[in-house]
Amino acid sequence: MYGRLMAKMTAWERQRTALRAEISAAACALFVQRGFEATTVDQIVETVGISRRSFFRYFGSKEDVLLGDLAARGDAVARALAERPDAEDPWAALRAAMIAAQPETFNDPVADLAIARMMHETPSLRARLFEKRQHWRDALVPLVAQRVDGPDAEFTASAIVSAVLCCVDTASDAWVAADGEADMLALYDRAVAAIRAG
Amino acid sequence: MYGRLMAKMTAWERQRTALRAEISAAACALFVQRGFEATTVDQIVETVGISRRSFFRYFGSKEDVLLGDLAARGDAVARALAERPDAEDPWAALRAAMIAAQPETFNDPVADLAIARMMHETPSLRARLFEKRQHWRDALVPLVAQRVDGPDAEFTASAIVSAVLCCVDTASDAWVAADGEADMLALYDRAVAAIRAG
DNA sequence: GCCAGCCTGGCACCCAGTGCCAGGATGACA
DNA sequence: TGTCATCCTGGCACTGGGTGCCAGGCTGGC
Repeated sequence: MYGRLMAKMTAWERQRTALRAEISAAACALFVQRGFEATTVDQIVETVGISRRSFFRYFGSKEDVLLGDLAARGDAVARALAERPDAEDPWAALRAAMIAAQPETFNDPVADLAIARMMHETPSLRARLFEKRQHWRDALVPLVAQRVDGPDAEFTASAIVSAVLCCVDTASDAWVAADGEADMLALYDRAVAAIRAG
Repeated sequence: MYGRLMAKMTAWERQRTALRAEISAAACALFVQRGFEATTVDQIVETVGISRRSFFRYFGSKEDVLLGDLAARGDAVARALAERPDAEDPWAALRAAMIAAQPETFNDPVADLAIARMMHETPSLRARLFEKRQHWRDALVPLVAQRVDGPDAEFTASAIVSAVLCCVDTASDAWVAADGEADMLALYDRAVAAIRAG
């Protein structure tokens, strides 16, 4: 079972994690430098010094180098949501859960913006992003449904979760359009206000 | 310019349209029969009797066989939206425009449901679907922005259009989940009500 | 009957992704 | 310390979508 129980990593796991990080760093550098589509897996593998085959053992796809954490982030949001007080309404709970599950690690902001821009401009990346979002939806809908009453709880929850994710996207779009010179949370709140107003 | 002005098609255009329809029909039949991913382009071209190369001249990708009309539909919605009275609020106008631009042609309902289900289950299809939706967004946002006042008109319009499209998706999801035994418009209205309530 | 235009098939590519296999490093255990 | 199972690795071959290019055929106009 690959020792998930032990706090300390085995030598293998440490090496695996390190290599994964190395691949990711090298790939991101190439992506930023030449663009995502113009960078081939062969080029990444060559700079890292591993085989093409091994690359796909660490990342299921080229897109996964950039979007790999997203599935885990979705689960984190779901966990944070479960811990919110029952009295809180869905929108507030979802907002709080997403904030709580935000990753603290901030890399180079310039590279971050470049990567975010890439995600918005590259079709295949956007596509995978939405795929992961679908996973978020599936994880969040049942939890939100518990906070909604009525016979249509599932449907209502589904609509709300989709709308929230959609607002995240709208905010993220605007953030990229503003070259990162904006408060993402404020943009999100404005998006929510825009669709729920009068 | 490929005679878009003349009402009557040239012989070439007629043949082209016919062949395109033939490819589409054959491909859909195979998709429904074996599934989208399990059907290869080679199998499609073999049944139609054309070359692989020609297939990609008629459809930019395998997904385009199913999603080809979507770009045009987006433009149709935009055109319908432009003709709506200025006084109408964005939500009502968008709703009316989408209804007006709905295609009248109904094929075999069984096949329709199968294809809709395929679109929801096949990642690559969903991905392309969202890509086309992005195109809808780009076409609709400026028109909606005219109906919104304030300095944030563009942003507000963007949020609204995204939310509307998101509700379409929620409705479509539910429609597929109900095996097509539901009124899509009613589902859409319920989705909108769900996110704008309270 | 000639010519320009569009379309066709076929070929050679590129690139992402997968299955398979042989071999090397590692840790547990006798 | 030797042995064995485990995990990882590289390499190879293959599939499948998609593209650039080119030679040739059909069409319509002159």
